Amino acid sequence: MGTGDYELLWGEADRPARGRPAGLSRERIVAEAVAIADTEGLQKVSMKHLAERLGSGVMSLYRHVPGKDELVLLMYDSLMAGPLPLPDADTWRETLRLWGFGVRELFTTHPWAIVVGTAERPMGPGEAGWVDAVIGRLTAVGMPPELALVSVLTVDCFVLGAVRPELGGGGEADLFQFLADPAMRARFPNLAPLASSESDAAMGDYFAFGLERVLDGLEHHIETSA
Amino acid sequence: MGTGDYELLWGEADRPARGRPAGLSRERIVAEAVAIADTEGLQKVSMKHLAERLGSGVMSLYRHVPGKDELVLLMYDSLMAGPLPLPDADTWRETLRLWGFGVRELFTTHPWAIVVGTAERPMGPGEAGWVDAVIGRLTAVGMPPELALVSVLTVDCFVLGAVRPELGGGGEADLFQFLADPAMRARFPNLAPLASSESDAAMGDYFAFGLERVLDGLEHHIETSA
DNA sequence: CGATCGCTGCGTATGCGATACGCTAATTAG
DNA sequence: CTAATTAGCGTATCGCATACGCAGCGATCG
Repeated sequence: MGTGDYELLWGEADRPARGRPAGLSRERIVAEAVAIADTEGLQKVSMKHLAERLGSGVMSLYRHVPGKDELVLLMYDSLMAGPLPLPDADTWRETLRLWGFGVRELFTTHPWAIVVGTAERPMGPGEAGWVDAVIGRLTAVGMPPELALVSVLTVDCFVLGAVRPELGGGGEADLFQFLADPAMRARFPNLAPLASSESDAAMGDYFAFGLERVLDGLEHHIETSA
Repeated sequence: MGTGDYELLWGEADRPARGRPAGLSRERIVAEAVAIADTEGLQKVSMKHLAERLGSGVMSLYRHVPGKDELVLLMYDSLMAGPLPLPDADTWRETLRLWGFGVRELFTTHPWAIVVGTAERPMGPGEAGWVDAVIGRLTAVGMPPELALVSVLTVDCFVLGAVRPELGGGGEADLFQFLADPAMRARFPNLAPLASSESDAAMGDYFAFGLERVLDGLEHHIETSA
């Protein structure tokens, strides 16, 4: 997944006037690929499996997408082609909070997108639309555009980094399960006391905690620099 | 890369007293794989290419690592088997700041690790050692353990999310290059003014800015809850 | 109204990557 | 020296992405 052209993301496909009409479409292919990734994982998205789901031949897909790498980019951007997951709010802080939770929900629903989003990739129109819209909301409630951009980026960075560990199901408990071994508790003395169940309970709302800290930081910056 | 056993990460390999001595070793294999990933990208790490680099047969590798997925996990954890990239500091804030910059440098040097780190995976001994050490430093300067853990996680989340966009080389400029098209500036009116060169200069220190906001947020939390 | 063109659907072939199996080689314990 | 034990690795298999070329279908043109 290099930093190639991938102008396909931005290309407008105007329907050709001649020739046999298409049974497949880029939209159908991408939608089905997303469905597979959601239910079976990104690794199960193969051109073969995808073609079977669509009732078509494998090579037919290549009439509509250049290759698998590009397909994955299209899948990712298609997530952001939908409506903005952000209710109206009266303050920049509430806007960013809702944005953070909205983005978290998106990535929780589509865990495969975390890996894609973290890889080096070009920006597609869907994502650009969302960023544009969020910045519009923030400036509408009085935030300067430059600050709005870095604020959105900061929140996004936190959310993207924070969502992944939540997916294990059991919060941090699973990650630290090696601490069940006494030898390991001796080897990592600072981690050992944190493996208790009450610490685990504190972890429960870790996402909300971290997000509020980020928002606190932005608020502090606004107050001091004003 | 499921959430399998992968106990190989924690297994102690004691040298067998009998049999033919090993020419290869897990360490050499993992180190060479990291070298390939650093210079040619993670996608170029194939068992075949790796074996050629090591001057061995492909199947020989399987005597030392169970499979490629596990190899990637070992590669990732090997990054954290080295010395902690964290100088001593007198305050929790300076400790976390240095930690943030240290982690950023690590992922900048090994970009492939961002994708691995963001995927669902078990924690290895190297990573556990680092987290343990950082928490030790933070508690040493007076931070409560529970808060230290969530603080480290918050900083890590931000760093992991923030490093990726920096790797394009030209900061945000590359990501937003579609704004060169006037039609796109019209389509994304809130993004358009941010594509100017001066906004881009402001982006230059985005990482430092965002990190300070996160630290501000933690500081605010500590002051208000004390 | 039929020939032709432009496009889509897709079977086949190719090549690469991961890896199971089993043979061979190198040591050392007895 | 012989048996036990472990490393190195050639070969075969299987899944997957994808290049190539042919065949079918509608619309346009003579």
